[in-house]
Amino acid sequence: MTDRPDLAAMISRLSRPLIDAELPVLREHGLSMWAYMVLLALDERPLRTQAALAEAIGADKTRIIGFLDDLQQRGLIDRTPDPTDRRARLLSLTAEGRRVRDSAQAGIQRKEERLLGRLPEEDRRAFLRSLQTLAALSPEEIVGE
Amino acid sequence: MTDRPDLAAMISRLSRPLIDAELPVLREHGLSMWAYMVLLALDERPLRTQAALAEAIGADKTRIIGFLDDLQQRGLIDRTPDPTDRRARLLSLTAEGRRVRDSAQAGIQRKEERLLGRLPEEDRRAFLRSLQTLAALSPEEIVGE
DNA sequence: TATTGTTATACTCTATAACTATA
DNA sequence: TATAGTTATAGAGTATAACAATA
Repeated sequence: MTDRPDLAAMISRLSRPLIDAELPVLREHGLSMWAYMVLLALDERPLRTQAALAEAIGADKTRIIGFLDDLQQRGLIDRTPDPTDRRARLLSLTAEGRRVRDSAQAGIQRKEERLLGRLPEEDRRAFLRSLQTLAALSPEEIVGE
Repeated sequence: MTDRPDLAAMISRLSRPLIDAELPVLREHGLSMWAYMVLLALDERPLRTQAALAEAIGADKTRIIGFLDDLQQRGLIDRTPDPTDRRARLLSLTAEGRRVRDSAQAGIQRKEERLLGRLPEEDRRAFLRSLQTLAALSPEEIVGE
């Protein structure tokens, strides 16, 4: 095995400052980290239940309720009872929600690009490609078994 | 800008399962995550104060005290008052501490290698190289300014 | 008075469990 | 009875502030 720091150590070490850098950008858009993750998830596809949304962003279903309340009140998401099963809540992004999401994400990725600029172009492409491959795995696949 | 998920999102998404996968390995060695980080930091070089150690691993100085107590009691670290300034505590790894560290790290990296096996050899090398570059930066450098 | 380590307190985040409404 | 959502409670993890020893 090649001598290197632990993968988890390096990634955790990167994670904290990256999140710290995101927060002020999100705050400018009136978003918390969880609210932003909700917008990202709903932008990919509407969901039929809040539990599915929580699962999708790795949160507990009890933890996103307050954020959903707020996002709905501000008109960034739609959240209506499913007519065919009124226990469930149909969730989707509004046009305004998509606008806020796009604006926040642009600001975030601008900062990230500055960091990526430290890498040689080829490494940078392989790095992003690898990250996308690994981050697309399920938690079980990441862990190993 | 190329269309991609946020860097922070991908990295955070990887971080959690990687840490979850580490914990059972650490537990086999009787280590918590903070205790393990202490061993890693002291393996690189002994330190003269606990505050410096806390800083090195991104912890608050008040938070590592219990772990230092335990590691010292188990003979994994030396922790003696500095003769020239008895307020400070000289910190270093014992031989047994290094043994435990090596054993735990071997187990952790074995798991990580299985994950890295999902990447093409060239990407994998560029990925690790990039990670080492970025993780070596200070938090301020990671954030941008 | 300033600094190192420690202890005590408060606060935030998260997880668990109870409750309601629908089915 | 089972499920989706909600609310309430408890616990872990963290940060802040006060304290004791040494300089």
